[in-house]
Amino acid sequence: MQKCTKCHQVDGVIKAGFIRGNQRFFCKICSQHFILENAFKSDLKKNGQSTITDVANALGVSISTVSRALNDKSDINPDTKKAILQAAMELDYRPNLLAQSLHKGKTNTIGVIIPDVEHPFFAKVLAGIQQVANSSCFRIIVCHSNESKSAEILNTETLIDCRVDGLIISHSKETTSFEHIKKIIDKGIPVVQFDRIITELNTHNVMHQDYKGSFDLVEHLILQGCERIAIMSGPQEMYICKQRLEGYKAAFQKYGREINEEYIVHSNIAKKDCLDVFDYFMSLEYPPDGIFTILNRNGVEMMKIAKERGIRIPQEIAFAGFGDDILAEYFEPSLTVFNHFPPAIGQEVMKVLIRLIENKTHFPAYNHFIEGELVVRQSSQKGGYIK
Amino acid sequence: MQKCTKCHQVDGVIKAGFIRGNQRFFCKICSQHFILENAFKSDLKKNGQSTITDVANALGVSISTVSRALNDKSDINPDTKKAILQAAMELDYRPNLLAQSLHKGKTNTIGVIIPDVEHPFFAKVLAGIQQVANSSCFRIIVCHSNESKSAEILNTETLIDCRVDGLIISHSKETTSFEHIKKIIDKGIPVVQFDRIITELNTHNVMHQDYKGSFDLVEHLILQGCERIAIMSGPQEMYICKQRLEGYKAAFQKYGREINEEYIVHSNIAKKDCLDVFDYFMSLEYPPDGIFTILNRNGVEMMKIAKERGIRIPQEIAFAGFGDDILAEYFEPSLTVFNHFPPAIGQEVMKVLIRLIENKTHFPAYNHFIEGELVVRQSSQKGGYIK
DNA sequence: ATAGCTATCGGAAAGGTTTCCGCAAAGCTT
DNA sequence: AAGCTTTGCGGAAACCTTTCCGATAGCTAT
Repeated sequence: MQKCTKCHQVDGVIKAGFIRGNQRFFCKICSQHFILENAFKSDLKKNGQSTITDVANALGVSISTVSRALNDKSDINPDTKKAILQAAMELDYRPNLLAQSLHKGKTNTIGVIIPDVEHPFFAKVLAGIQQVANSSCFRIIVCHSNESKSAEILNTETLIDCRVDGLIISHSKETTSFEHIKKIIDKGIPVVQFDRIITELNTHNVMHQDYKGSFDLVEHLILQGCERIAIMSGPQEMYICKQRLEGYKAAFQKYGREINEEYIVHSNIAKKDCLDVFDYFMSLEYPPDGIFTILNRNGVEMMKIAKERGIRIPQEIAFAGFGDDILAEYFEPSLTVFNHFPPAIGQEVMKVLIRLIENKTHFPAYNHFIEGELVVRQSSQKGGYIK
Repeated sequence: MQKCTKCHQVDGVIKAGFIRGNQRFFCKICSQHFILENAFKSDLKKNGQSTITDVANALGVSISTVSRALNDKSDINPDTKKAILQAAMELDYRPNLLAQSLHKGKTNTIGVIIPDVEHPFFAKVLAGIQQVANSSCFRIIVCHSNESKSAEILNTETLIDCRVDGLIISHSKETTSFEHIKKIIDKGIPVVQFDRIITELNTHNVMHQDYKGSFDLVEHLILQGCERIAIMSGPQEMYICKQRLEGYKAAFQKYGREINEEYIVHSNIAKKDCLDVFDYFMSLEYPPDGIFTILNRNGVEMMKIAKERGIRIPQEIAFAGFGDDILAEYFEPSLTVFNHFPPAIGQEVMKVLIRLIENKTHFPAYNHFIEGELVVRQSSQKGGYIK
């Protein structure tokens, strides 16, 4: 039988059930329960990173003293402090941000959810966000929803679990509801939306001039002499699409033109949609002589199709698109666009969020607009008047 | 005077100095020190996120039981478990990843350092990394070095502080030394390099076929009939530049051509360098009739300059560039390139890293190559032989 | 009834920090 | 020398989890 671990007798020991797979014993003599020790207990701790405790042990001081030295607190002897700093350096001590964040209840990390990094617009916004974040000592965690609503929801959960101090989001094309964002707001986490926003949420939003940009572009096409201007818009529920369509209509109105619904198409603004939309436009009794695409790349794609068919740009059809891009600039003919300055959007988003995080007193939600500018290029210059 | 907090007498109490701004007292009767209580102690905890303790309190069970329920452990009554899960749902409980990671000593997070998100190559690699990371339940933190060595070093420190489980890096143009990476390796954190690697480090690297790709492109130009092929290369110390230059030379060798150093330029591969390099080429006694740029965008930029000067492409000068891109495809003339499949690189990088993290038994370092392919387009088709 | 078990749960430690509070010794003032 | 003050440091709690171990009540088979 087994020897008791306490009184070291054998006689009184009886089996006393199993516990988590281990035989359990009971010693009737000293009336204690025990199980067989697991002998080797994984002695392979010490994962290479030294801690505040290591520094304290190295000098024979307490961890509180080390902490005070490291954090530049008072109540410490200058000599002690110097010694601690020296030891920390030698041990290559680096603070454990996990422990710090856990203790402080804040992580200095903000989450960013974007639909697609490969999209140059989002890449540039991201660069703007990064820039401001760096100079304010915030880290960012970037998640991609890949234009999927379920992925977006998963992303929000991940970021909550990471205890980010704030969230920046531009929604996927699929996203029309907003409970997942509501949940974050309810937890008291500041949220800033940009570009693809959901207006029902009472958050701060950073926007480009969708309305004005579209207006300017369409006005430009009108002044260039286009008679029938078509628009390739995006999903109907998307706020930016609505705004851009409004801008389109407003320009028509200003010049006393009638709006013909035949020339308005709602698509999924994907590359592959362009061919269908273009074919549709060409199938009309009076095909357009000007096409405005809500997305610059759609404009380039359509121009490519038009070129292949021998259509002269801008003489037969003029083109204009929203948002600038190297492709818009280098393509031949180059595309007239409204540049909405993506990096400025990123910077502003981050600045607003930081203000929100630091002034816990949530100032009233507000739409921030970044001013853009019309960039006239070859695709639209019919020789008409340039404003 | 003050009443003692213990014996409630007044007589024996004397002042006993200040401590952190508060008056301190000493009671001679019960010989204890005390200070005046601060009365209101900030009751405003509860930052909105419920914890395992909240769930436990809601049901009157212990936190260990809640933990077992949440983590699908045995040793729990199914009814209890159901109740706990229900309560957790109602309280919108989400585990605190900080606490989990701190406890487990691993974060399931990996750090990625890239020089520039706006560069389409890196954006695509990033997308590949994300994809594999998502399906393996790893989070990623992306840092941008912005082509600066000091920023890169800062990034590595940040990521160490976050206790990432592994690191993926492509170095900045400035980075030629490697102590900062060595330090990470010494801490036992797995590192995988890609694209811009430092060969002195004994890490796993994921590469494209720099040598073969260059060879193929240059061979293609030779077969098309180019007599004087120039190369715009990058910083001399960069490994990929060396490799691409080697490929260029190897093609020359295969066809018995002599290498003329005049046609080899090392630049900083920035957009603004293209004009100078092109001017230099044109200033030669016998200007090149074929230009190979190590970076596809440099090729496009040069073609743009050439077009502006009325040079016919490819008749007078043929062009080829390394790496595919929407601009290379859409520009007119479209650019012949070697496509190195950036997303595949990202996927492979992440897969290798995960293997490294999970098999702690570090298998020997190894260079992983992603196969690319030659994409022949207008910029090089002089009518010669296409392999 | 009792020896031997099982099922279920609670307590506590550990992970790395920061910070509150207390203590001792030394210094200063009458 | 007694009373008061300052300096410098250590102990311990708290942040939120997970997990090891111990405990108890009730069950089964003799």
